Amino acid sequence: MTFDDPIDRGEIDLSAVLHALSDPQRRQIVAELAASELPRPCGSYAPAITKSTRTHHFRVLREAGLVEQWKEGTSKMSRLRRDDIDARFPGLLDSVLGSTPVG
Amino acid sequence: MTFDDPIDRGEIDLSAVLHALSDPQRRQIVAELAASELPRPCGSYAPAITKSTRTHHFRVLREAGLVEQWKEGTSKMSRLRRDDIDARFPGLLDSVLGSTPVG
DNA sequence: CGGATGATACGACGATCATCGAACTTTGTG
DNA sequence: CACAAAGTTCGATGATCGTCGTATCATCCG
Repeated sequence: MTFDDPIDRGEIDLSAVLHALSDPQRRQIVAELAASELPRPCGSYAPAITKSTRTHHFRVLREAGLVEQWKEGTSKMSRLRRDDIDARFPGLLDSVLGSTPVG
Repeated sequence: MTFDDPIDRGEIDLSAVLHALSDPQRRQIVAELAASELPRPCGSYAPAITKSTRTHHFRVLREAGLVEQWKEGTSKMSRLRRDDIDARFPGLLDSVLGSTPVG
């Protein structure tokens, strides 16, 4: 179970996306993800929370289709699926990320 | 508690808005609200769910700042605060409502 | 006044959530 | 091999959620 393959673009569910983005920690992660062009390991995001909580948040983001992940050495890299989200829900990510900083 | 006055435009919280919109029933209500220009009583929305559940959903929408309500006789009218939401989170409502019908 | 109508308040229920710590796995490095 | 580093898994906990039924309140109309 809980495989790492990203879900199809067409199957990205709006409810899941909105729910994923409704959490400030996850929105923070998405914002950092969107800002940094180069992939970074999971551990470099949202340093205020525990490892297990971070794992949980990344799973929510991944299962919602917002993020794609792959392993690289001992680290796990993440990439914001901005193209897919933009294609499926045009303007959504821009408006969420463009709002007052983590407002 | 639980007063009916709408919250200030500047205090509309993105987390609350996204959470409110993450529920399909509430998104359905918002979509109907956005479609019908004339105010309609609460009871005319989302007929599939119970009265108490509908009251609950309208409270979530109101406390998130998405909806304004006022009494009119025995009915309670609702209005989508599109101007305020658009001002605070430009493009958000459009992108959510513009997605595949209640997708 | 007495119904009828539209909506809220009040539990209550099962489900999900965010968070944590401790144990474990995987990978790289000495 | 042994150790360290990065993530995951596995409960557990307290909070919140969506839904419901019933009781209650407010308002209108006869």
